[in-house]
Amino acid sequence: MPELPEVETIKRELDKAVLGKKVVDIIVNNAKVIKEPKKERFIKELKNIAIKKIIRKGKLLIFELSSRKSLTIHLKMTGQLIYPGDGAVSRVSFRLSDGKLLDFNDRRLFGELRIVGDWRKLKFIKELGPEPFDINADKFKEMLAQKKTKIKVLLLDQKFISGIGNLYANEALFRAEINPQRPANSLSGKEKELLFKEIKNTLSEAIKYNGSSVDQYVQLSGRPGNYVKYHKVYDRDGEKCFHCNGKIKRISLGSRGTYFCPSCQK
DNA sequence: AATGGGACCTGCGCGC
DNA sequence: TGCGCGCAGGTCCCAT
Repeated sequence: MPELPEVETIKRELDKAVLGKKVVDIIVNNAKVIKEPKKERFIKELKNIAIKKIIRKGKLLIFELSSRKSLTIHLKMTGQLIYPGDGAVSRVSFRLSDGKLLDFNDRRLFGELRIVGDWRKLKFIKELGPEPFDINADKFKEMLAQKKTKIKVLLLDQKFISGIGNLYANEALFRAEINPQRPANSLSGKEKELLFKEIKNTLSEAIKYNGSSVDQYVQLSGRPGNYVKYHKVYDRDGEKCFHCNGKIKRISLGSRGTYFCPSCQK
């Protein structure tokens, strides 16, 4: 479940660890994660190519290459990037010019690796909504105005706003004291402003603590992220609300686990 | 057009 | 102890 803070954490570590290095070999243990081009071509396109720049867009990582093409990596739910890696459970490993491995691990094989010409032309990128840090409160309010969708479902829609996933959507709504089932356009101006502020606060704090290690997420170094201890509602079904001592409830919204405090979040 | 649910996968934790 | 089942959730896809 890497979301914006987790992917950003990895991005920053990649900048220090692999930027400027060359890929000298590619070891493919499971070609399923290679979406384009086909395995042989994928390997050829990367061999002896340097990593010039690393970019994050929403939850997508982009390696701009010396060949003018780009390698894009989406971790989806259980993807990991590990450096230096040992190749033990990797789906694809990249041997770099420093002799070390950059491992792409992915237990559930939902992750996606691609080599593309101009990454800006990817459908996923073209349709991606703005990140919370790229807009202001007025813009956010305007975006919500016409939307009848449940606010939590809307926050998860990457075409609407990018970077937020299930965990931080739950946390931000709790902090803003907004019931996740509310139609987006039913929020008052004040509520929209508060929600926008809490989304940014939640994401910034999570970045500060290097992300949340629930399930499979670890940093590039393999160390866990430390934000889980600050979670207020996520995965706390039946436990006490830190605010009112009531019980945290779990419901399903958009067929996703949704945690909230029915008495605090109106 | 917007919404809801299933599919893609694996492995963990639970109940029997 | 061992087995089957539900569930985890990012994104796409299809049906309504």
